[in-house]
Order: sequence, then structure tokens, then C-alpha cells
Amino acid sequence: MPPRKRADAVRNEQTLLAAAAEVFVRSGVDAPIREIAAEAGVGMGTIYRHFPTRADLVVAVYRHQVEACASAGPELLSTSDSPFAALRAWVDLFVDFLVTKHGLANALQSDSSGFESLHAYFLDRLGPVCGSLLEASEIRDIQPYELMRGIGNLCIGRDDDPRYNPRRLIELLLDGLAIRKS
Amino acid sequence: MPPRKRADAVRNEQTLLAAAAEVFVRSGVDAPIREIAAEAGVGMGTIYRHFPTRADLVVAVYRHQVEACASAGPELLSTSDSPFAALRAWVDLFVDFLVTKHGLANALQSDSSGFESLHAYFLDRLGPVCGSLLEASEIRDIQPYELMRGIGNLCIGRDDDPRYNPRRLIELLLDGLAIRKS
DNA sequence: GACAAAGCGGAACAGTGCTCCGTATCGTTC
DNA sequence: GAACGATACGGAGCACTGTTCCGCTTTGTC
Repeated sequence: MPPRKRADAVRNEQTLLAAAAEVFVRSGVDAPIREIAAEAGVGMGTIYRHFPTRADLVVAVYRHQVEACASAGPELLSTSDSPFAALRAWVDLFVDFLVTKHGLANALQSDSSGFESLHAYFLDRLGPVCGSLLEASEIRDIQPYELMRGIGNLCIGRDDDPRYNPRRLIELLLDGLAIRKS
Repeated sequence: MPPRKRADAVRNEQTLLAAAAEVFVRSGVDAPIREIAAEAGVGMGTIYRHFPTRADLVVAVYRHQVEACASAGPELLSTSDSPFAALRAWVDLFVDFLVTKHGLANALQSDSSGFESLHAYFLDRLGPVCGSLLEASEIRDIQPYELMRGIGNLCIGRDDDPRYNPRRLIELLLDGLAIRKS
């Protein structure tokens, strides 16, 4: 079994999570490591020890919300008027999550840095949920991966541009999906 | 009137365009300036003098293709079975263009660096074309800006992932748009 | 050929990711 | 509570990139 963690390490990890959450809001998930370290009052080495890649830190910061989104799937399925309505509602939650985190949608699709594991985490955790909603809706024309990635992509960009509303486009996408169903 | 350019300046500009085109294919539109300079055999200062921002260089390299895409709009409108078919065909051209340029779709949406003017160029040149296609198709539920940006966003990402096919999603989007028409 | 203007090259600076190792702190044992 | 090995910390340092700036070179003209 793994040895118990040292008290200062546990403390630092909490401090870091709080600091990162703060900085992510202020400067986005791409904020310089140094900025997060400064906010937490620790050295950069400490961040890298606890969270070897940036994705690990992002995952840790947003884990609760991802879990909530995951568990909302089955719940919506049982409380909505129809499976497709549940899908719509779930997508809405997913979009809520993405658009409120500066640059998270970007990071999710990023082909550089160490964001692959972030991509993988979202997919592993939410993919099956999305899949079961698709299945219940009898939609077989698209895979969860593709739908989630498409939605993620549509959420990319500055969130203060009134000319671009990702929700509207995602709605169109779902409409397109709906007519395939029959 | 502006004084005639020096011969070496003209030569360098051509060399640079060729080198940039080459490097963009190899390393994407985010390739380091130094790499482009090396490929062209010039100093970095020379690049910045000819193309003050990266967007200027990208625009110059792809200008011909953007123009072709712009002029294809009216043409398709006059040769297609229906305005909506013309829209579909035009979107297909637009997607062709985006997916064959590594990272161009990314750059188009980028909120950092000096890519705003790239965004603006695409919008100014292709927005009206897209707009007239939308209008001819009697689609008033969406603005050209929003549609083009959505399409651009859907094209973001590594182009070698067989699980993700932007064209499929864009088709769904257009289907969603089609049912709004009636 | 001489000269001013235009253009060029790349050193230098700043911002960032990431590593590495000397130092500090912790937990345990006596 | 002192000593000591294990664990964790801090931040200097390196690599890489964007961008600027200025001394030097090339060009065109007279």
C-alpha cells in the first residue's frame, strides 16, 4: 500500500487547487504556471510534483463538475418527457460547463501541450453517459465521441461576442439529429 | 504615390510567400517565425517588415484560395438545382479549404496572438458571399458570421482522427437549418 | 563612383514550459 | 526532544518562441 502523504503535501495540494480555480477564472486554463504558483504561494516545482501535466491540474479542479455532469445523464433520462428531451437537457448542461470555463473548450481540442489526457478524461467519463442518451433516443447516426467533440468545438472562442451564440448552433445540430431519428 | 519597391524587397517577398506556404504545410500556420525565415534564407526582421503580423502572412499565402472561394458563391448559385444546394456546395468548398490547412481553423478562432485581422479578413471577404447564399435560400434564422464561425469551429482539430469527421456534423447543422426554412 | 534611402540580419529582451538538485520540513524512532 | 532518513519544496536555469531595434548592406540615382 502507498505510504501516507505528508501533512504539508496535503495542505499544498488543497492550496493549489484553490489557487488554480481562482486563476483559471481570472486568466483561463492556459494561465502561466508561474501565475498559479504565485497565487498559491508555492514554487513551480511543487505544482509539477502534484500535477505533472497541466491537464492533471485542470481535471482535478473541475472533477466535481464533470462528475455532476456525468451523473445528471441517467437522472435526466428518468425525469424528462422523452429520451431526446433528456439529451437536449444534458447537452445544455455540458455547454454550461464548457462556456463558463475560460479556454477550457480550446484546451479540450488542443493538439499541442499536454492536453491529451484532459481530452481522454472527458471522453472516458462523459462519453458513456452521452452514449446512453443517444441510444435511448434511438440515434445511431453519430457516435458520442463525435457529438461531444463537435459540441466542444462549437463552444470555442471568446464568450463575450454577442454575434456568436454556440447554443444556437448546437440546437441546430440537435435538430439535424432529430430528423435522422425517424 | 508610393515609391517603387526595391528589387531585392520584391524578390524577398516572393521567396517568403513560397517558404511560408511550404512551412505551413509541414508545420502548420503556427510554425515558428524562425523556421519560416530559415526556409526562406532571410532574417526574422525581413519577415516582420513585409508581414507585420502573422495574420498578414497567412492572408497573403492563402489569398488566392480565399478569393476562389468567394467567387464560387455566385457561380454555384447560378448553376445549382436550388439555392440551398448551392449553400451546401459552397460550405463544402469552405470546409475543403479549412481542413487542408493545418491549424488554420484554430488560428481563425484564436483569441490570442495577432490573429484578429485574419478573422476579419475571412469575414469581410466571405461573409457577404455566405450571406447572399443564406438569403437566396430564404434562411433568416442565422447570420453569416455565426454560421461561418460555427463551421470554422467544427473544423478545428487534428485532421487524422477517423472518429471525428467535421463534414458529418456540418451536414447535420445544415439539415437543422433546412427544416427552419419552411 | 558617390551618396542617401530602403532594406536586411540577427543579437537581445521578454514571456513561458519544464527540469533538476540543494535545502527545508516532516514523521519516526529511540 | 534529539537525531535521522524520507519526503517535499523552491526557484535557478535551460530551451524555445515572439518581437523589437539598430548597425550594416544593397539598391537606385545622379
